[in-house]
Amino acid sequence: MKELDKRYNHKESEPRIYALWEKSGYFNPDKLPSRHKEPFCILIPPPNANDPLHIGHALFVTLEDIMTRYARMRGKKALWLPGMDHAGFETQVVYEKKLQKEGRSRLDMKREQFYKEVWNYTQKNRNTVREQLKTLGASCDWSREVFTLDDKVTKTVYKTFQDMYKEGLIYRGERLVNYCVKHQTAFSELEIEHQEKDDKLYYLKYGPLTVATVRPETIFGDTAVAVNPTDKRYKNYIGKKVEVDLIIEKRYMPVIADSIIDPEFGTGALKVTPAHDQNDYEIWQRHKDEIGGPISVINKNGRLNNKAGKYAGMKIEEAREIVVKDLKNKGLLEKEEAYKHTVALCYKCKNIIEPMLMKQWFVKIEPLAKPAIKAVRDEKIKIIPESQKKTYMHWMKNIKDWNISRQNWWGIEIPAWKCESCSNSDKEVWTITAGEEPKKCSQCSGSALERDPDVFDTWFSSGQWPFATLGWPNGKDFKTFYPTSILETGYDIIFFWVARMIMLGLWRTKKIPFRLVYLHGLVRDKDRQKMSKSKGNAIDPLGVVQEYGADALRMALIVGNSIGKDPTIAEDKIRGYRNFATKLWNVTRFLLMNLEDHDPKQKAILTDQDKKISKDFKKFKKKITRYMERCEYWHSAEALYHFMWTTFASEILESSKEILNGDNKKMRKSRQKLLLDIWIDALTVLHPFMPFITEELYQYLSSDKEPLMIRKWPIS
RNA sequence: GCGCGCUUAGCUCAGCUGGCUAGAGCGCCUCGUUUACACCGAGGAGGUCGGGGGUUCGAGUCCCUCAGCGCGCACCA
Repeated sequence: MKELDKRYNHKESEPRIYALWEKSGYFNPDKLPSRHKEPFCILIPPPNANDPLHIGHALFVTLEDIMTRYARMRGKKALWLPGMDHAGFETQVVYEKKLQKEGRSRLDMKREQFYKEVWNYTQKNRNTVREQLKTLGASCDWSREVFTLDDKVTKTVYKTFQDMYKEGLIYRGERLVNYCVKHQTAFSELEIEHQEKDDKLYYLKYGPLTVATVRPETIFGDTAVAVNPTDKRYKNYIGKKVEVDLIIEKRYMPVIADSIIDPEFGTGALKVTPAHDQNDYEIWQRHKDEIGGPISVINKNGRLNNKAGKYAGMKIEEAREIVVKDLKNKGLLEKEEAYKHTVALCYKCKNIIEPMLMKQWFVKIEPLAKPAIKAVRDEKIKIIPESQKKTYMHWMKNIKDWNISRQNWWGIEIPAWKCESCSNSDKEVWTITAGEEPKKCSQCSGSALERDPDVFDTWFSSGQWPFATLGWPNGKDFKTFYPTSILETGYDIIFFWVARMIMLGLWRTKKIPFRLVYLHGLVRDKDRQKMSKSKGNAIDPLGVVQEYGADALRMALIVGNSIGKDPTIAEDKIRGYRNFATKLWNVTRFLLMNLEDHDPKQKAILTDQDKKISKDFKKFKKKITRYMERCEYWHSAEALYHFMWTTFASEILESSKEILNGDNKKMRKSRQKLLLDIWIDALTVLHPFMPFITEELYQYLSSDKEPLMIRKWPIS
């Protein structure tokens, strides 16, 4: 046996070991030995193909690799299917920033050109990300890698859209949607944030009444005044019309009664602007007979439109200031007071979200949510940590129809064509296909068709990830691996992704998409701060791997990271596990130095002490296995660390030195065997956590031709 | 406003259905150039388990309550 250096050289070893695994072919479940029968499958939460991986990715990679390697060693037909996400809006934003730096703009480009450039950009990033995943030790089956714009995905997405439309689960509707003026697209309610803001509440003279508003610039879109039906002050006005001076014109406003009005707030009278306020929109819905339709006064650039008379063309904040000034001059401003309220912001640019009246595609969500609630309630799908199950339930029970239209260029285009000849302003006639361009309108057989320029919300396609990747409905993998075993991801995307996969999976396949949802926390720095590039506290996982090795990083991410809590990581923690790797290396080195007359066929003659060591180790292996079965990886990792360093190296090995140096050959040989057996098994159970060094050491210690990665888990 | 979670050694955290004389890693202190390892070894200091009350033979662990911190959801003009 070869003499080892004093230190483990991870830089040299890790790439070599990864190559050895790839050569073995065992990342591919079809190439595993035939004893691997029971299917096991994890689908990667596809990283965005617009940026290199960050430390948060390293956490999911480690967890999922542990799960996969463990399953594989337990004799399962294990598949960890890799893929990457085109990440529609996210990528468009990243690329537009890049363009901006180059002094270019999307708006100066043809859509096709922009799409092509982003395509090339994502393909380049895919290569980077793939190499990074390999560096971290991910045992993915690269022969099955999927991109969310691959044919098999887009075709599935089109088909789902078409079938849902046929079933009436998708409809086209004009709704008040969350619109970001900067990004010029609508969002679902998940992509907006709420934040407290100091504003002013303006009391406007509104004919004979006074209304309170934070948005005086929308008065041109007012269609009514609403009061509470029980409010005595306004009793005589209800049902009548009042003449209101709107600066640019005088208009008669109906006074309506609606119980949503809080008499305590402001003056107890509300100006109703259905086109620019969610609440007002709903009031209009309830009082359509009494008041006219919504009047939009803001355009898609966030400026007032020609309904606002002389204010047309002004930006919202600017218009507000001037309108207030003019109202004041006309004596229409009664008073203003400081007011703190919550506003909706774009999650990306933090600009205020404008509620806008737009025609969009919506998913009728309730029929999908019901079975999704049931599946989790009945534990067909188990969610850990348990607390997240409550979050899921709460959201699902209050879920709203899902706007899946995005006014972006980068993404999967919606396969919907509008007939120019039979559509009019009241009625749109659409032809929906499974992707192919229709020759004629489904209604009038005319050929004047125009495709909806919008693309899908990315989550509408990633929500179909489990069955799309596996080749629904007839693919071999779909039949073998669906429903998948574990869905592992961060708790921050439980609604965006997990909930949608459950709903769409159940609807499309009539089966749950996965059995267990494991939700990890968000990586923080040692002061519990979120990591971000701008704060300068971000740890680059690949830099860390260079310095300390992937194994050290993996351990540092797992130990002390109980499920669902936000883990912290700092460099000295990673250094600690690099030291652990050195320890493992030197223990092995010591064993090899004391093995010169070791005889593998030696029958062990166990002393009482040997028996105790052996028995304790059996118990230890059982404990680790129990932790693995419960997905308590932080417990396993910590216990392994303690056993291998303290118990084995400091205690067992130290107390064996006398025997190993002694004259009793039989005892010496027997102890050699005992130590070697235990150590190999310990390396085996450590393998899912620190795959590189364990594999490397196994190659020195064992005569086995097969790599450690498929060695049987050492428990009976 | 509604909901969820957290508070255990200087720091980061374990501690399942109550039995702990309360643990780990890092950090700190003392000693040690012993051929596996100084990315090491030997030893050590350090906690009234956020406050108060209750249940129990027994509570870090269960219940109530107060305080502080964090997060999620939310149409108050």
